[in-house]
Amino acid sequence: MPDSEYRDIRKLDLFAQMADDNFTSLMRGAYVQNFPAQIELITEGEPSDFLHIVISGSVDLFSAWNGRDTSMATVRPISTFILAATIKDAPYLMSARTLEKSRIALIPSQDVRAIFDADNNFARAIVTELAQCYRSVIKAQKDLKLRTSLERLANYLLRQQRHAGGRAAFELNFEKRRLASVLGMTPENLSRAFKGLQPYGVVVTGTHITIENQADLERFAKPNPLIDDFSA
Amino acid sequence: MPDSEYRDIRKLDLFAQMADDNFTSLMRGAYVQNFPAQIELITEGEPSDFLHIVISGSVDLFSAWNGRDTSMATVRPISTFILAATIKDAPYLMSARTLEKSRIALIPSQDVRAIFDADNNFARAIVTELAQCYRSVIKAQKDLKLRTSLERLANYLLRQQRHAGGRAAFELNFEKRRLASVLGMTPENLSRAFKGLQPYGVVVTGTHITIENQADLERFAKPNPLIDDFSA
DNA sequence: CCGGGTTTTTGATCTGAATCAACCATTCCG
DNA sequence: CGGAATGGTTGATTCAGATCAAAAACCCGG
Repeated sequence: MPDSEYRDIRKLDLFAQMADDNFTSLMRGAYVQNFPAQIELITEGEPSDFLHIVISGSVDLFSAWNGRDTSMATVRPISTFILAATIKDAPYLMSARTLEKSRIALIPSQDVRAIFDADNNFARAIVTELAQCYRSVIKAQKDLKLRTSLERLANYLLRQQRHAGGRAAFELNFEKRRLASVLGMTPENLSRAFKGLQPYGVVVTGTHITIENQADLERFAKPNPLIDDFSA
Repeated sequence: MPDSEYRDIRKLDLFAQMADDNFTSLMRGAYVQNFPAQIELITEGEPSDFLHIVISGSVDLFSAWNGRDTSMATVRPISTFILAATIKDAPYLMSARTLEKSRIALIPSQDVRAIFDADNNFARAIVTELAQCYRSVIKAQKDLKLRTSLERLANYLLRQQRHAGGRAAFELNFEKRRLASVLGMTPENLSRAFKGLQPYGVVVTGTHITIENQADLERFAKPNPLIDDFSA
């Protein structure tokens, strides 16, 4: 692993406060690999052998049942995924696949659990991380149960806009069909939903979005920090 | 607080392994109160002043937005709720109200955070608890995104049956209209959904359910441990 | 620049579920 | 005992969103 990556991982909240030699020993057992796009990294139901860290690229967490499937979340650099399964030594609840060419670090779960037992700062960091993850899912759940698909899209655009710097024009960083799955709708419906937001000043050109009337869109979307603020 | 309650709380996974004097000091700052039914204990958006423990009765966690509201979960004795908000010192994401006359212990959040910093066993227990909570919400999310309302009801009945001992006949422990909200549908629809399960041998009389053809219902419901197994 | 493959859009139709409205059952209380 | 709440069911209608089918736009590799 290049030194710069090593340092980037070290800087993650999860690892920042832990003892040097514990971090080193975690990393010693880690694999780093490049994967092409569309590779299934893990499959739901399997034992959680590795904690994964996305170093570059992006990863889709999804789940399937009875012939249907749905996108649960997208992981972007630099962050970890399936921490809860690793800690509980329980089967994965979601599958993961690369969306694009991605570089992934794999840390054996048993190493994570061992260091978790030994390093109190690491254990504390895990608490914070899990609390964060938990709250994010609750927000997603609220988004899903309390809003229509049009409202979900409107709020998604506002979030993405903020994330991209807050200017009126910005890029979607998803393929539309995956965005549809994330938002819990079909691609056809997403296409129509974009149309449905035109009256509120949303202009779509490919992956390029322009919000021509911020106030109008916000009046419709009614964004709420208890649902949309990912940091809090 | 009566001694028996004190010992019951102590036995919770969350507190079982922590040092005696830390537990004692947590409990010293705690209030225990009896609440009537339908009292709003906490309101989403407010700062998380207390970690709550349901000693008896039951509590509904729900959330509202733009005039709609939805039931997120039900907490039954003996367990805690809003641990994540307490730990992160962040606002509640959900409101809570008693469903029936309930006895609730309130532990000041700052005490919890202080002991969390001081007691490593407690910190570890919190990790396990949060990982469990996280996985539960992910399962709920999958249930919601991957299943129709009829399928959700069928699987709910199977879970409840198992929970009640596995016999063909058992009681719903919810009011139907709240069950509807939990399952993400309207009361009218729930009523019709029960009808819709008749062909699979489900007989409903008030809150009394009989599953006359277990195999048929399971064939339809396709229960899956990665969604329905609450313990794993 | 062409051709074959995606992804996206559009249109038509169908369906699950919400809504609206009325009705029934029960409980609870003066 | 009557009658007002409350919770539950039923029926009719509406609506959001899924599905099916096909056209259009896009993206590359050759």
